[in-house]
Amino acid sequence: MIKENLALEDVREEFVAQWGVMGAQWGINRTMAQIHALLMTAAEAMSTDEVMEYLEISRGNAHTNLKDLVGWGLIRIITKKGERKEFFEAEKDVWEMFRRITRERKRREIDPALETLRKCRDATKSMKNRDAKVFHKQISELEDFVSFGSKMSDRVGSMQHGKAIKLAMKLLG
Amino acid sequence: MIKENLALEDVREEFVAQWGVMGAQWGINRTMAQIHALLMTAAEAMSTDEVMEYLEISRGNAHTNLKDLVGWGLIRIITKKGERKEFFEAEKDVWEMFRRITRERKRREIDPALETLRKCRDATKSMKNRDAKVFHKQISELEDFVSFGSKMSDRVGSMQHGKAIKLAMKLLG
DNA sequence: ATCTACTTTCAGTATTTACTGAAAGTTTGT
DNA sequence: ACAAACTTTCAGTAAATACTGAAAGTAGAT
Repeated sequence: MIKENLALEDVREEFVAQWGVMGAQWGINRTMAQIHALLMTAAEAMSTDEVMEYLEISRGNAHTNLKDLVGWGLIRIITKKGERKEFFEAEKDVWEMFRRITRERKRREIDPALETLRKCRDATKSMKNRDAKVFHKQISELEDFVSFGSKMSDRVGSMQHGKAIKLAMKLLG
Repeated sequence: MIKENLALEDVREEFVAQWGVMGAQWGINRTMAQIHALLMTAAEAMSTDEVMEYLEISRGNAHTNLKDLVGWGLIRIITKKGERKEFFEAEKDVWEMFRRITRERKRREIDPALETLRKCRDATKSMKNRDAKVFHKQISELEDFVSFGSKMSDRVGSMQHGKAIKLAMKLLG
């Protein structure tokens, strides 16, 4: 049994490390992605100290990233009776995870981008020269596309897992 | 007319800058995103020197990022007769842009991630203790979800623009 | 009111990532 | 063969980002 636990910890370490690399490629900081990976695959909620120890990071770092993950809705704080400290547990349902990430990215990144596009479109609406026409057309097409995609993601994100799967099956079938 | 060109350049500068910020949030380097924004909204293909001048960046930087964008399939090199140097022009069709970004991200990031998940799932397949069971279950669900999403994106990405719109309309309607 | 067990903040530092500019390489024309 | 016009590479440097650790803040228990 001890042998098996060691083996598990090796695999898990690999997973946590790789999830960190992937997070970095997607504009999420590595530590945050690693903490997420760790909690996602943990059988029990973990304390700040346990996270610090596992990843060999400082208290400040652990704290900041844990709180950021809470801000993304990917983990939540729980308290245990008799214990004063906070424990953290991850949302484990992958569909729910996906919805939360999508919702936050929309709010933080897509909506502001749309706002920029809208402003640029407006500002060039009535310009008559060729450069302006080209610019305006491209911006308009971008805005339409992004806004369309954004609506789609709202729609899909508000589906129940089951419905989404059905829809997807139709697509794949 | 000169007044209007100045006004356009202001708007465009704003757009290029914002696109850069957004790129950074999505794990793309800022300069690369800015060059992309610039070429996307340019009426004519631009040379390395023109890009350097517009963004006030070095030759090395311009060169590297232009070539990376070519690698992503988001811009292409064109040559003009009588001119020795290379010019760059962006893919302007937003649907095609989307497909290329999706395809590359899949190849570069999703596929390797899937490989990691598969390894982790395999390695813990027959472990019997609780921690390993929890780990294995979570990894399996992640793998299924990501692999599913990956297949979906292949499917959508291989549609013609028109078909995709129709499908989307059904979703939104 | 004080102590203890925590959480939070942040100035300073380390690490990573991006950029510069100049030298080396390549291609085309004479 | 040489020169001119361009592209590519890369060692060194700058800038951005992430992290540490210690000090300050907070809240429950006595």
